[in-house]
Amino acid sequence: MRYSRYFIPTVKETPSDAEVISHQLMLRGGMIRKLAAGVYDYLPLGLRSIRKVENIVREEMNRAGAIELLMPTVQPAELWQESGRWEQYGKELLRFKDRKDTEFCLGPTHEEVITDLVRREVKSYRQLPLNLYQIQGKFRDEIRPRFGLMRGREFIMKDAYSFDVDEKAADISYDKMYQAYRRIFERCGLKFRAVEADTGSIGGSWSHEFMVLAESGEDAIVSCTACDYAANVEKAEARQSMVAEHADPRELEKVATPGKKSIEEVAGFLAVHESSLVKTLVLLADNEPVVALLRGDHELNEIKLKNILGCDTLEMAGEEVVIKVTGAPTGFAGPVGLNAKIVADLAVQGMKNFVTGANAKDLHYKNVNLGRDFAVTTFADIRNVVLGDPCPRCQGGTLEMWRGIEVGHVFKLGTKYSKALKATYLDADGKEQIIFMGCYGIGIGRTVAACIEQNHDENGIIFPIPIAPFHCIISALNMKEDVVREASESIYAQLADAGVEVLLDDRDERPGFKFKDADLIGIPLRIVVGSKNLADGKVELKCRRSGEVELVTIGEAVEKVKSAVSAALKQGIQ
RNA sequence: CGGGAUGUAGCGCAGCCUGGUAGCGCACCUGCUUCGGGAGCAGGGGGCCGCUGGUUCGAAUCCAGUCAUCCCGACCA
Repeated sequence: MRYSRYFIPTVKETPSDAEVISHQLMLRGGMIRKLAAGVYDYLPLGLRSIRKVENIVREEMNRAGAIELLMPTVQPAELWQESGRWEQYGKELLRFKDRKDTEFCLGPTHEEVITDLVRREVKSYRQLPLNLYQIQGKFRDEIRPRFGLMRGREFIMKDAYSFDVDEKAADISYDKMYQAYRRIFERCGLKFRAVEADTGSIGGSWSHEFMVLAESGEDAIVSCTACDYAANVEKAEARQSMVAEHADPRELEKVATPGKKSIEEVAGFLAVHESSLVKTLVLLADNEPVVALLRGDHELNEIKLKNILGCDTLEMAGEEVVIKVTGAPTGFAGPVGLNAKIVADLAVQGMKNFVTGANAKDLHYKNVNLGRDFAVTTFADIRNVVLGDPCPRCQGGTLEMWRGIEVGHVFKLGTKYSKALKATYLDADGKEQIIFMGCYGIGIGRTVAACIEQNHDENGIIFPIPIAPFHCIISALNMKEDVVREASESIYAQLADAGVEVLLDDRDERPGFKFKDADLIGIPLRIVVGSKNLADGKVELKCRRSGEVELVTIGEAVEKVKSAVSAALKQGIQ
């Protein structure tokens, strides 16, 4: 490709509405342009990287036995009504009507459509297992799209759906996808972790997220220092504390705490550690008040609590509800004398003589004790794990924390959709059975963005070869000089013939300008052709990542580029 | 949806408080010079100052509404 005839509108200045580095660099590098909030044009350079990821995904999905198809973006409401998600999904589902007033939505995911297809076409156990996937545009009307391709409303996703005769077979399908995902992200050259995750609104019984490690990641994840346990903080299990305090219960005591509402204020005022307090949170679960108890220095994990309560909605109660439930303004709630469902975190179980609110303005209790002073409905793990917590799976390991960008998610769905949509098959005995499903997503655009988050410097993007838009750029310093032009064209032809994706910067621009653009768009290898070095029969070969420069002959440059590219592309394929 | 902010040339911004015929840098076009890390000089083109209404002799500027975008939060995969 000749740069002068191609379309790479780079910009020097950082657009003001881009916050994270990948968004800034993709805009500056002419990879994407915004059309509306969370909706982007993919320009040629951006599209090339997207296609690279798609192709890796495609190859690995095919290798794992999945079969590609393509489903529509527009989906009829009736399918969603049948699964129950028309009501459940909320505003994120973009709905509209056609001219006949029939309701439709733009597909945010395709469980309904694929299950509908399979229930109509699959009748026998002989047709299973089956795994179908597509790479396609999705639309989710996110409340707050941000960070460019990282959280757009329209985005490209690979979604696969597996269908099996029973749970055991479904587990095999799940494991195949899990392994395929590992290969995919390895081939993309990403540093990532597979973590246990909550299933959220997709539902199902088990899931793993694939997280690209990056400071700017929206998710907090933990991993064990000793074993291979890793989980999203939303899901990470806290192990019940071994240490129970053995202090004798002291007498309950009411103390004045004027204006001291937060845990920090109360602990400071009473000169005790925050861990000696129990925080009392009032929430509404499906609009019924529920009280959650946590050690003062711990945080509530709403997802865990929601799962334990089995409710559809869970939110922090407003001031009015707090007053109604506790009889006091916020900041003075406590479990003593409360008439409500109380869920206490496991860490509260071993505590003795702790401080809580007294359900009266400006008053707290000291020396509160479980059982004697109040009763708990349920003990459960409802807190967020913290750095240094013991690993829930092994002895001796502790938890470390990271930030990650979710680029893939695999779900074991079970029969949630197949039951709702009556997707069944006849087994060998002629008996009707429900199909077991799994679903598996990869955010294609997000993977490219995550890659940039992980691979950049002050000059721009540093693409790994497997997903770089071009492998090599030839910076021809002055195409008007015959020697430069001829050498550049020769290298260009040799590399292109060898299957290297090469961009020839033949523009009538100054050298500095070309170097800046080459760095910005992150082409991994650069050959600089200038008349000075050509006089010695040499060109300059530079590695974008290491900055390493070598002066070599044209023949050597071509060979080195060829072998570097083929080595990088082979990695992870064996 | 709650809080905060911003809409002025393709991009980045100033002007607004204190109303008086719209400016800077980059980019773009022409010419000359330059040519190994985003060149210099000279000349030039480009604006419904987000939109609608109001106040005023006069509005980019003041007021009201509206739309859009961004940030924080809640929400969500």
